[in-house]
Amino acid sequence: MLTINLIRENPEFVIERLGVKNFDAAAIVNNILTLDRRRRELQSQSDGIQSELNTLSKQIGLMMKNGEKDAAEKAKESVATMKEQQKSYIDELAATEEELKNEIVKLPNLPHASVAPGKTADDNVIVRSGGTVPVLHSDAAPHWDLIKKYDIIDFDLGIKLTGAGFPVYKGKGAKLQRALVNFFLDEGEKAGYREIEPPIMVNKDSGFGTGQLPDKEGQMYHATLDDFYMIPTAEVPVTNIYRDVILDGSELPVRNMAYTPCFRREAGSWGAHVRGLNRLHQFDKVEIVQIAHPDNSYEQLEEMVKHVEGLLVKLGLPYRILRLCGGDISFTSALTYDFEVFSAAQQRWLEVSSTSNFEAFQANRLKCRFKDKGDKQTRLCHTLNGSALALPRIVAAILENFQTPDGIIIPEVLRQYTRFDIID
RNA sequence: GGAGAGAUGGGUGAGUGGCUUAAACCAGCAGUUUGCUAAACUGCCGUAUGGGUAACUGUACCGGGGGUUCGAAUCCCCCUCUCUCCGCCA
Repeated sequence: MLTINLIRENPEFVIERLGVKNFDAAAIVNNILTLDRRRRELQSQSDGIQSELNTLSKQIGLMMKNGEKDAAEKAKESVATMKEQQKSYIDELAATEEELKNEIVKLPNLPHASVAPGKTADDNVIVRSGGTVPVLHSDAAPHWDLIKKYDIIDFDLGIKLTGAGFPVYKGKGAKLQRALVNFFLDEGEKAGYREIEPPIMVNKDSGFGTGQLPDKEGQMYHATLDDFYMIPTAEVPVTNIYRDVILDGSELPVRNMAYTPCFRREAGSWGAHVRGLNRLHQFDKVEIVQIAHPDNSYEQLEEMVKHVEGLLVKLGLPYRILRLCGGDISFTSALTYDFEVFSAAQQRWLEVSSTSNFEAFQANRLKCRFKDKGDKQTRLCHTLNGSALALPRIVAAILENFQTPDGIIIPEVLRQYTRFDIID
């Protein structure tokens, strides 16, 4: 949610920047400005009456005490008239505020100056790439065949237990999964992130705080009996730690990370591009979250990008980093880097991380603020998050890229965690 | 799940309808004093929103939402959460 101050003070700038996201904001912005003027006018009028009422009430108290009954009764009558008038202001004020909020939430976040205009994923900018695509042997297979061959991940069993998209990891498959989680957490700790183990179900307030509710309700699993939602990402609980919190400026940036399972209903298409581990209802992920000072949040974003890139380098996977164009960047993000690894048997790039600066867009909803020493006013923090990393596609890439006729070779950095060096 | 007791500022905690402009203490910040520390003293010490260049000032907020009243932290109703005891339980 954009702040009303920004819209009020720089309406032209807001419209111009949203144009980069192919969003025509002119009509909405104009409507917002009108509603905002009306809202302030109404509040002034209502407050003015309230002020008079407060004074009058005190006077009535004194009159009663002094036994001036008639004067008190007369004053009560004028109170009634004033309250009636105030009610019409208050009713219109509430309606105006409601309408104003409904308009403001329609506006996406402003894209950062470095975001290129563009319509689709084809317009994303490749920032850099690294690693080398392996040359596979002649009967190399995609991961959905490999997992059967080595009996490490079982989709059919998942269907029996739950349904499609809930795989069962077995033996070395389960151990590889656990090794990756531990590797990511240990690397995160070295980079200064505090490990959090959050609830993986959240209440409605948390869903609203990070923006999953009300619009994306259908993407989350909902436990209706208790009105809890299964988290689609650890971003939800970990960022909501800072909902309604005022931090001291010296505490920033705050670096937290969490490993959690993630649950997504993904009511989307199914087909070849979502086969195997490419898209699931339940998957594991290590998420990094920062709460940053607005003055240096982009330095923090670069720090996060370097961290995620370091993980891919250490795993030895071929990767590329994309800066998303205006058309592909999410509603809430100001700047997003996507990380993709090349999965050699599928001959496809798979997204394994999306690392973003939301600036104050999310913080405004969360009411996550800070105060610098000496400042009177609180300011909104900037929030950032990124996957570091999402497991299934990393597993898919490891299986496909490191396959040999003798088995799948485990990356060097994982062997202290797996305690085996080949899946065969 | 049952019974009872509670929810007040960063913390402790007073406040049963107007004398509260939420006391007091602690913590914190600034200053005075001091060779330094400590102590003492003085002042400041919440959030949101409206008006104002600003100083300043109006309004709201005592878990959340309604209600009674000229006037509510205080009385009434609903909800949420916490604590104690009992039951159940990894």
